Amino acid sequence: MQDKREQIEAVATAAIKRAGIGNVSFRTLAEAVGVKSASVHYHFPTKAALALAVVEAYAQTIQASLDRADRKSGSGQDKLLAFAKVFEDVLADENLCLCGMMASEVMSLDDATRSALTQFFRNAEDWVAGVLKQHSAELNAALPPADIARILMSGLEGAILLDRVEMGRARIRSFRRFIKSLF
Amino acid sequence: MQDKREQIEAVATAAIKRAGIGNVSFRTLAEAVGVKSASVHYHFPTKAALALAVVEAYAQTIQASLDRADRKSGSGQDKLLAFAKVFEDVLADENLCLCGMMASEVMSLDDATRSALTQFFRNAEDWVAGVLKQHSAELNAALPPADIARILMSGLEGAILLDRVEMGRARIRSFRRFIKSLF
DNA sequence: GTCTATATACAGATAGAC
DNA sequence: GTCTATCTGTATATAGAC
Repeated sequence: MQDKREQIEAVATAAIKRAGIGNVSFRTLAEAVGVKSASVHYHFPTKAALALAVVEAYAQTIQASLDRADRKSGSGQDKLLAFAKVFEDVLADENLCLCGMMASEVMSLDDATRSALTQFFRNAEDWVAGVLKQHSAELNAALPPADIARILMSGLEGAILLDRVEMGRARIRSFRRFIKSLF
Repeated sequence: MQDKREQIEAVATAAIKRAGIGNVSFRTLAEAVGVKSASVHYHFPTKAALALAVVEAYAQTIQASLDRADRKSGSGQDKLLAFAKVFEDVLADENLCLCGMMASEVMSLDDATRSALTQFFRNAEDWVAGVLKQHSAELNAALPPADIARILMSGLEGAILLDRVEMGRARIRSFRRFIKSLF
């Protein structure tokens, strides 16, 4: 059995991916892990504290996935397809990327959480740009790595956002073909 | 002075673009137009009715913009840049596209509104694919029109979503360069 | 068409006992 | 660390007067 704090964090992460932090309450989290809402407040004093903790943990998880994909030493195309798969996978449960979801709620977030989101997207884009530079010999693209990185990161976020509405996969698949067309 | 119903619709549209329908209340709408919340309920019985009305009105507005861009008879590139500009413009006030925002809240929407969102995105993609086919002679792209259309529509939604977090324009600009690289 | 008043539910947060 | 109890604010929605 996990630490209670970690349990709350895990349940919160799942709920936010699905419905956003605005639709997650201390009460529902409490029920899900078998305590009362006051106990959730013991672990996360405010909603802002919860939001920040959840984003930081998620950022670490994704970064670890990307680092693993990088060390697997495939082609540049394989690595970018692995990047796409990281975000495609969240869609399997009708979820969004946690950071994409929270980006839509940014007006109700505090500065620390907003900064963590900014960093998350930049790190992911830096990872993509790094792969493109490392495999530039294989590349056959008209645009510089920084542009392709931004197109891929924001494009995949938009693709899962729109594909979820109709429970399809058309847009994420188009982005997979886009990646293949780069090489 | 507008019809009161139209006033409410306009205020609701602006508020939803910024914060989402989950953060818009009948009370705040009522205050903004100078009535009481019960009067808002007279025009829009439920929140679901309001959501649907707002999406349908927005879809009409955007469709009208695209039709105007189409009739202006420029190059294919000009038309796609006009398409990008439609979505870039909402970002000016730290807003999102109304349908992109509501896509993030789709789990709390009813079926009719969800269908209206699906239709909105498909119509926009059809418009882009139509432009690409019409100007295929100018085109220099590796991917078929349907893929490019989906990449552009979902990509622009993701670009404004992420750019708003850091109050920048980097991603939307990358998509503009992407459009130019297609011709 | 708009109002007052209200029903009902839920939110985040805290005090203080155990 | 968790509980009970509570404060305070807000939400959607409706009944019925004007």
